[in-house]
Amino acid sequence: MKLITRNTDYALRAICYISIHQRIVSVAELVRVLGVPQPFMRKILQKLNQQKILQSFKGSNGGFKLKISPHKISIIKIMRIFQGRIGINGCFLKKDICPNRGKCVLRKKIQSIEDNVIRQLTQINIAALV
Amino acid sequence: MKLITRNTDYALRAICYISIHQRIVSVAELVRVLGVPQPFMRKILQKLNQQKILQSFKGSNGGFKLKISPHKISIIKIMRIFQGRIGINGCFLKKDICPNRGKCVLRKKIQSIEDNVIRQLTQINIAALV
DNA sequence: GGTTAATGATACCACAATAGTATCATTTGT
DNA sequence: ACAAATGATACTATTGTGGTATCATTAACC
Repeated sequence: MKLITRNTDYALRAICYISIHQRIVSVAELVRVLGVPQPFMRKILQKLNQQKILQSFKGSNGGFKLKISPHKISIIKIMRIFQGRIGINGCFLKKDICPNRGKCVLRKKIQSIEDNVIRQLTQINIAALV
Repeated sequence: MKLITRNTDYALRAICYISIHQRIVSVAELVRVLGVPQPFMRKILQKLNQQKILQSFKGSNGGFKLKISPHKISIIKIMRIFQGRIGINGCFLKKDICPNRGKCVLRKKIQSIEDNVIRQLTQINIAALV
């Protein structure tokens, strides 16, 4: 089990690199620096462009630069882009078995852990990492 | 993304039920009460038997009962049985790219969150749930 | 002692998420 | 015009999860 996937990990490191250099960075450069497969990196950056985390520039000398402040890019934001909703447990029992979610001790305990994790992942942003 | 899978969830609820009733409980009964597929439940209980969380009794009137105290059964223990090692991120970069793990800020931050989660999951045991 | 009700062991299948790859179209600097 | 870059899209491979199916073994009960 992993909370953070490769997608997210590569994305975070790419954003960090771009954030440090404060200029347009090409996929080729990121691939050289981070050592991840080129087509995969491209796909990741394209998604970050679509989600308006990065801004892309086509053509020769093209590449990507940050579109928003590194302070505004939290880890959870990137995780949600690549991993969808972050949750610990959706309560797998059928509704008629566990009719009252409010009384389920397991669910409550787990929910509080989840809240903690999300709060922490929300606090960490790119500016804090570079 | 989910931190807790169905496997683990069903296992926890089955253990809770057995813990409350303090007697030998058959798969058939658990299936009736929890409403999960019988062969799947069997597989889960067999694993808990192998891991010495439960003790099985074969033959007519057979079933499962707790083998260890509910205080000693933490959520993390069950998660590890069904989901393997619990980690947030194994650091996906190749070793030569990220030679000094000690200096990686991302890794450090994530590690501290992971430690938190594991600490909390370790504290919650079956006795606290029932 | 045979029947029946239970688990043990094991192999198999289905689906979804993750981790990529491949290809062609489009844009832009020189 | 050409080369170097991204955009869009479709495809493939691997793995983890969530099961199912089957036969063997054990033990209570009549």
